[in-house]
Amino acid sequence: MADLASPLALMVRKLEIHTPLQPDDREALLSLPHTLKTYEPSAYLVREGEAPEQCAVLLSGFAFRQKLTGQGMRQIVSMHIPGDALDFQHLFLDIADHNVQTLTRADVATIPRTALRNLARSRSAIGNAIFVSTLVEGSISREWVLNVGRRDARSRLAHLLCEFAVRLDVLGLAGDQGYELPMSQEQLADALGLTAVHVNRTIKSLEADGLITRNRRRISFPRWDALRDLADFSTRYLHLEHAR
Amino acid sequence: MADLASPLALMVRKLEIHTPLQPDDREALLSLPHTLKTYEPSAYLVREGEAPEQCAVLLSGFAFRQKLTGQGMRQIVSMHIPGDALDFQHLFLDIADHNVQTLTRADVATIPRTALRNLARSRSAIGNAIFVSTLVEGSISREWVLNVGRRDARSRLAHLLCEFAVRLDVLGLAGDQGYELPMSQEQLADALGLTAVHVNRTIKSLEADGLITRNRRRISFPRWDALRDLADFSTRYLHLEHAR
DNA sequence: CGTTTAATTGAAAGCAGTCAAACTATGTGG
DNA sequence: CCACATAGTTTGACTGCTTTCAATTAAACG
Repeated sequence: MADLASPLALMVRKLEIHTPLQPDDREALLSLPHTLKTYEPSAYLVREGEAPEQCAVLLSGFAFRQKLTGQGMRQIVSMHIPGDALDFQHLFLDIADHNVQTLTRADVATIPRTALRNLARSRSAIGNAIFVSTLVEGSISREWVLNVGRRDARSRLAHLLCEFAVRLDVLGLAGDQGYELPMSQEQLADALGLTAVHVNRTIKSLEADGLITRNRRRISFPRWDALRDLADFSTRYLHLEHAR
Repeated sequence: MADLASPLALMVRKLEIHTPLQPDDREALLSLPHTLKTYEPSAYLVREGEAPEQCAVLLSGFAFRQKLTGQGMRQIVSMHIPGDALDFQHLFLDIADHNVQTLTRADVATIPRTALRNLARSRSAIGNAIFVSTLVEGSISREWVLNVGRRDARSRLAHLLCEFAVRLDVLGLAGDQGYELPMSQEQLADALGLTAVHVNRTIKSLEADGLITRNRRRISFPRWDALRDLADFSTRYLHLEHAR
């Protein structure tokens, strides 16, 4: 399809999962001015305290949002996959309240904040789509509070794996054979509020129970239903009711 | 001031903390159709899985958002104070992904979803204000993930107390002598990802260190700076840069 | 007052953290 | 192709924060 010609096509497709767009809206998004850049793993895209003038969109690779405590402990507060916009926040908030980093090498499109903001204002369907996308991120964040606050290590890890699997699958980025989990065990620990050592033990425990299989960082799910049950995972909070 | 004549005045004031509004926008908000109702403590305002047709605004009293695990453990994912709108989510998402409950007896104004949505669409300043308000809630949610994921019980509790104090103070609802904390220790536990027993011990530990003083549920802060330091608390994530 | 709910305390158990070391994979330069 | 460096994974032993279970005390309520 012609859409795939534009680097922003995946972002548009992702927005349309929650909010259908008319062809002219789609066109307007696809023809937003933008520059392309490839970042190395762990590169900072946004730093807490700064005032981003650009809106970064992830085209390939993975990224995450992260906050640090005063003593330097890190908490990853969300994960991002290709197609995710990483800066919708900063269309309307000036100062970044968290850091955004690449997880892997990543291709990123950078859109001037004002161009996107004007588009959101002039075309209400686009404004809606951006708003809804932000709301879904908020819902995911609430689920993370629940996950970190009330589930034990096994369920917590299983939940993260399920979320990742479903989010990738919705965009057709997960194979039938599971997916390549791009996170080190230390990064998993920071996302789960655990230590790397305990993540290691927890992974091996899931593996021992036959709930996951690993080969390098490729993970597959021989007993998806059992993993979903252990994770206490439901897709409701992802708001996929209009997907497909 | 005349504004205070409308029950929605506090909500408007709260929106204006982040987004200044013109008089006509303010008028439009204040004259939104709405009904008033008083709820008892623990009353459900929104239930997960339902499709709210109304937008609830808290006029007096307190409320919280909450999710349950499959095994019935509860996690409070956000706290709400007078002036907070509890349903901006549902202007654009159909299905509720969490529960909303009153904490105390509370006066609530209920605005038809469509009326508010139309206003948000027709007046871009109001749409902005609602968006920004949602973004700030997202920021608070990220801070909660950090709080629950990476701080120990003492800092975690201290952080919650600091957040509450500042949010109340911004609206002029906290006295110099601290404030009436409307939560039971069990509710605190559910907000912090701890057990009620441990919350009790942690409160007493802060008290023993002279960081807080209690009288019934009234809490005051004789050594605010020390508490803030222990809590690792900064107001940045509340995005109050335009307040006052 | 009697009843119920919330707060408090003690003792014991457990999940996860800490510390330290060994092992594996990957990559680089000679 | 091997020696070496680096980053990530794995394992063991021990510690400790938080939970669990149970019982007591205090406060709130009709």
